[in-house]
Amino acid sequence: MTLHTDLTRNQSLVLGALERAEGPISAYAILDELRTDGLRAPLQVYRALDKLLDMGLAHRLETLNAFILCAHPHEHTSEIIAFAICETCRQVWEFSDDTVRERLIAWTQAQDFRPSRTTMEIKGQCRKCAA
Amino acid sequence: MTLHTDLTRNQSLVLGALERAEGPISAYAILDELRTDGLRAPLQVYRALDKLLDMGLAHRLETLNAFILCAHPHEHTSEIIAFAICETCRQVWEFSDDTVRERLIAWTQAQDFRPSRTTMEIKGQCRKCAA
DNA sequence: ATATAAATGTTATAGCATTACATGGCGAAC
DNA sequence: GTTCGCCATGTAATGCTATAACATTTATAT
Ligand SMILES: [Zn+2]
Ligand SMILES: [Zn+2]
Ligand SMILES: [Zn+2]
Ligand SMILES: [Zn+2]
Repeated sequence: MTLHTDLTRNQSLVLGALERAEGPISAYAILDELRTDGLRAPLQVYRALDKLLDMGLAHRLETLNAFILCAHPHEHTSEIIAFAICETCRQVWEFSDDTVRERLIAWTQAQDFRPSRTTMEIKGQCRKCAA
Repeated sequence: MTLHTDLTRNQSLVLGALERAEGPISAYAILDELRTDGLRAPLQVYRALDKLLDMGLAHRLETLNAFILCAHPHEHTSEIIAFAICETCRQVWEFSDDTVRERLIAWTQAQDFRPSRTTMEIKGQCRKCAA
């Protein structure tokens, strides 16, 4: 895990945009946020995002084509993370479950499948929006 | 679940392309396959795919932006399906695990979250490609 | 200082998905 | 049998997401 202060200028800018977003945000939306800071091309955002993902500071939500600040200060590179995504208010909950992790690892080991990255995303409605 | 014979012409064409693919295939690749059959626009493919997904005959792989024929003849609209995707040979294994399903449902119920659709995709290397 | 790796800037392009609108087919209601 | 409503289709245009390719600059190590 890399410290906040290790970030380059572009990485800090993108991280700041993720923090302000308080929810999932697309790379292009991040770019629009940061045009006033001098960013001009999508690649500048995508490159910064790649590093932030590597550092575990942000996550990519595959079903939204969007990115979100990691909800946990701790490291979880070896964890299997799940996201619950409210389709109404777009709020996201990040969690992990050891039993789920064990079962998925059991399946992969039985098949001699070597996992590199796992995506788990539950779309639905949160308590507030379902009421 | 809808029967094979209920399919419209475009839906049958797209299903045929999925069957011939024997693996994940993008909507645009399907379109290219079906140009000789008269299809011309992406929307024709996407509309057919939407129906096939609804019927449970095909699945969308979010991490690949691709689609694949359902591996199981039975219905599993209420199941939570997982996919193991080999990043080398692109082969895909479709499976489900009751314990995983229970744990995810337990989490959502505890949060009063009402799930509508769950995505689980494990990227990695299959037995053959990891050897 | 020099070599090496990492990050950046810029343009262009590739790939994926939907909006909008017009048309056609087919069964139910009348 | 005609009218209506529904579903599928056809077509063009557009929007959104992501990467390739290449040149340049900046940081790091020896
Ligand atoms: Zn996290
Ligand atoms: Zn909500
Ligand atoms: Zn299936
Ligand atoms: Zn393989």
